[in-house]
Amino acid sequence: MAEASGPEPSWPLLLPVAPMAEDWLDCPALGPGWKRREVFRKSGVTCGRSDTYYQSPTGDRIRSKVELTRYLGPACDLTLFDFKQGVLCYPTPKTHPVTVPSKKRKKPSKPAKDKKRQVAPQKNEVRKETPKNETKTATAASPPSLPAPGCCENCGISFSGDGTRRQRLKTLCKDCRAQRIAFNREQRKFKREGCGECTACQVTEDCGTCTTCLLQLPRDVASGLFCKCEQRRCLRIVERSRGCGVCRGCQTREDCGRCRICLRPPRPDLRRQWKCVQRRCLRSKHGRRRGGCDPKMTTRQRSPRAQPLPPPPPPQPPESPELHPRALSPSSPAEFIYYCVDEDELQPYTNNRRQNRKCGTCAACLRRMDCGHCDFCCDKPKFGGSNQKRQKCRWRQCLQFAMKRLLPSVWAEPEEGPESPPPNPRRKRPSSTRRPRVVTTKPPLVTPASQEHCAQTPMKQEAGSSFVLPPPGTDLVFLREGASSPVQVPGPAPAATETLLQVKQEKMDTPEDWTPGTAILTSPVSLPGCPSKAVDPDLPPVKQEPPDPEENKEEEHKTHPICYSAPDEEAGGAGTPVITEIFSLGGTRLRDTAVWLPSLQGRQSRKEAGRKVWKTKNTLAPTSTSWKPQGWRGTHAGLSPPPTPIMWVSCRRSWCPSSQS
DNA sequence: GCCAACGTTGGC
DNA sequence: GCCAACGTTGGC
Repeated sequence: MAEASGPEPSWPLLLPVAPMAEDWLDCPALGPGWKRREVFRKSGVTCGRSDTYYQSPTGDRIRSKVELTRYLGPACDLTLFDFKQGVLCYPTPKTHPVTVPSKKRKKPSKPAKDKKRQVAPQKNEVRKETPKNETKTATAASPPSLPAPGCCENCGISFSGDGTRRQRLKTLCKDCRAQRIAFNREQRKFKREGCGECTACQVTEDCGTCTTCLLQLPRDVASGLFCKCEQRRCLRIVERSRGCGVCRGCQTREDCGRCRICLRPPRPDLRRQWKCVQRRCLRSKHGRRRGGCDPKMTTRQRSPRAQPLPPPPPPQPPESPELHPRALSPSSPAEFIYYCVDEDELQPYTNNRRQNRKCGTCAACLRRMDCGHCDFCCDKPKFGGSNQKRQKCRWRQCLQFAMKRLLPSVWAEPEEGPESPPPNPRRKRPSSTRRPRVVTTKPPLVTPASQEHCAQTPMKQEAGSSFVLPPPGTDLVFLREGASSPVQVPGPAPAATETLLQVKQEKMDTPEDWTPGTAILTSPVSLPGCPSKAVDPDLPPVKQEPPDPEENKEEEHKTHPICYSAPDEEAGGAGTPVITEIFSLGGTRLRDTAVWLPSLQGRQSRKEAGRKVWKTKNTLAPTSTSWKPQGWRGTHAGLSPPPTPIMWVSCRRSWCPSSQS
């Protein structure tokens, strides 16, 4: 029998004579950390009866409802709490579960619509008095078992779910879910700000001896906790990555074979491997330790090698394989500029919140039909999907916006009026104003205009001899393809230059698989001051419809160059600006790049981080493996799922001569 | 840190 | 009121 917590103090003296017959089980109905166990009497006239005991998160033990009431205080209404079963009973639909004083329970906001949809059925079928035998089966006197269908994994009560289409990884009733969310939210706050009450939060000065202090990590990095003095990290932060080890989930040794995770096909290509639902920790926490931070963070902090800090410009570039350009870049000689964008730089686009992803003019925006093949389309109900991702068709996601995000310095030229994003993202540019599609297949040309532009707008700075800093005001890293390091940039500027945007489909780790080709991103995403190229008549016809991802995998490696374009119907003829060649560079590239970018490191709030994720994910990275290209290996550390049509943008252009001197 | 999931909201 | 999909967040 596994005891959930440490030595038993005086408590055993109060126990019935009969030995404990059951393990401690979580009792989420009372809140995180509460445990319950049921003991069957094995002798005497009451043999067969059971006694129920509870243990509070602090280890206090309660053996009766009266004790529990006393323990929780008068503010806590236990009338709905079934002490014997350890569940909340809802004789009427409007009642609320017991409130544990130490836990603030917030109801997640629900849209009115959802309430309308969900509350009604609950009134009839949910929160009714839980049948005792059913509850007993679910909560006690049985080995760890699956919750019955429609039963909350935590409290075991039956409920109707929160929607017919929703598939949640964890089957929780409304209250348990709210409780869980509130708990997680609270934990975030503790990590971010601390509780302000614990002894650690009262400490006002760094200890000077912990790893964080010794390494003098900047204080504005990451979540705030990350580089906070270990002695000042809120003690109310609980670990949860490894599980508590004692709950039913943690003690389950084998996959259930029945849950959603077990039933779905294995996804070894995914970096994130999902755990059987039945094996997940029900408490999501275990022993609190001094410092109280996430163990993963601790690990990183204690390992200088794993420091997340942006490395200073090294005299000798590190040879980290993950950051090594040879592992990331194509082999053909070219130069690539990787941009990462701060949110501020996108202000004109982000002001308009839900409309800020549409330029209204690019081929993608002009496309009216979903492709029906991409992962997002497949997710749509109209294509038979489950509406879980709820994202716009890959082929309809604004190209201009992606470019804007990736090439802010290029877009920021106010005098480039016609090429600037329209003030109203929804406004569609008349087709007559569109520039003709310009396509090329040849290496870039040197043009005075482009060089002039570069001279006017220095695009890079060199720090030392090998490190290139982003231009002022941008998060920009210059990489030279084939260089030995992402931060190693050759001195003399290459002769060839072009304001040529390449949207490349990456074959991670396999430079030989790259399809070095050409891509012209024409108006409206052409670079100011840099000429477009002439159309190459030899260019193969542009594909008009995204092929089936799977079918496309082979073909896209046979054909070259790869030319993606909106379908005829959408492209509006020759005038539609089109990205004619797309290489999908994994979002990893952006993340890896971010490692080199001090301005992207650490100082982002979660919200900002979320936006960055959006950049990498929603615009640049897939959320599905359905677009896994040939050559994708997925073993590269930090790899995101395989690419989709628009994954990354690199810009081939010359080094600014003015910055070379 | 990352991603899947989904709450929410703007547009129709 | 419905739908598309944006933006957030829970879970790993």
